[in-house]
Amino acid sequence: MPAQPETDVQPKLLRIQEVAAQLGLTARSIRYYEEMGLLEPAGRSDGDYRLYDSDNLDRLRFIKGLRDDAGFSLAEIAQLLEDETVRARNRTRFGQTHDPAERRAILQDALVRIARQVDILRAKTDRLEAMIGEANTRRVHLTEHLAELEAEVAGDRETAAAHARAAHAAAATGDRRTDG
Amino acid sequence: MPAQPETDVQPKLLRIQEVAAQLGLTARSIRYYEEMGLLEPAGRSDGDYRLYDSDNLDRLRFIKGLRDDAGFSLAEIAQLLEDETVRARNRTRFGQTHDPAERRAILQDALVRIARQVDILRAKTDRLEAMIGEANTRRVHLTEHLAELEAEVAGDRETAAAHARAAHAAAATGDRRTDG
DNA sequence: CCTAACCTTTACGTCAACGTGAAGGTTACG
DNA sequence: CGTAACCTTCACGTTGACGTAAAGGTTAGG
Repeated sequence: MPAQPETDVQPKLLRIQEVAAQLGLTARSIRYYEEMGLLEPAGRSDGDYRLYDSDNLDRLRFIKGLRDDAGFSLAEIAQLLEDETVRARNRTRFGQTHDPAERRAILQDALVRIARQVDILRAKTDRLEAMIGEANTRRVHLTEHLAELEAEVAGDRETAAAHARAAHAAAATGDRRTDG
Repeated sequence: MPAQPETDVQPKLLRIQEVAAQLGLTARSIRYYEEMGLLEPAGRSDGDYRLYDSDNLDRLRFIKGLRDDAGFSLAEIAQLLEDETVRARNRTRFGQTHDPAERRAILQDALVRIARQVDILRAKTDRLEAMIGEANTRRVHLTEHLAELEAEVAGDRETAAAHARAAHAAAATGDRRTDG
């Protein structure tokens, strides 16, 4: 065996600016998230520099996603991350035990937490989808009216019906989950 | 005909507190939205009290929905409402003209605006759905692992495979849009 | 060893989205 | 004709989520 002092691979730790640049955040934000208890850097350098590992990066990506994409507040994100934290801890515990019963318990706990996350996310999407549905309903009505109108302009009953059908079909095509 | 002085039905105007109570907002918020240009009360009383009509209520519901459900900023909401405003104006214009060409133009404009609204909303849901998808992917993996584990616990190879298949099937059932 | 570029903590500044009075006018009720 | 419960317009306070500057320590390169 070569001189490897354990399973100590040390998979590359980044300093705050590198992390910020890579993820499109500011160093300030990252420190702020730490202040708010959303994450802890994997370690510190001799000179007390914050050092981040890939788990930290995952977590930050998660935070940024929730903030930018979903418009969650940091408080809400903290809730979701609590589950995420336990999930990470469970991964460690899972790797350290070989007792099937304990492993089973860990996995089941993880499942519950993920389900909770999905519920929270789904609640938001559902309401958004409802709004989209309303908009689409209006769009369909408008499209129908427009079709009738163009038919009227054309002055021909036969052509009118054809136009109406075509327009209606087009509207239905561009639409997903029209109903709410 | 009875003595009705026009089509002047005056469909009930509410004062700010009644509106606030009905919609779950505060009077302050409603005034603030007005400050920010998100709405104008339908009228004022003799004593300069703000008076709100049902259109105002619709608008406020719209605002509250975007704020609470979607987490949009007032600035973003203003964007969406600009379209909503024009839509309301167009409804009026539409009722006042009988020129088919003008009517057609109004409807087409309305369609464009609704499409824009849907695009904005869809962008948010898409990203949320992506997150849900990730979570579901994790869930499926966990469920698989759990199945293997329970099979192991059972100690029987045959039973193990059966359990794994059953669990896998269950996971796939509860899942929509697993992939991202 | 020196210097530039990074990092640290501390602390005050800022902007959105309101909350919370203050000082006074209005409406409804008895 | 009170008076309590609403309303008005200022105007300042607050909270969340950072920005920004100060005063100093650290790290990497020449």
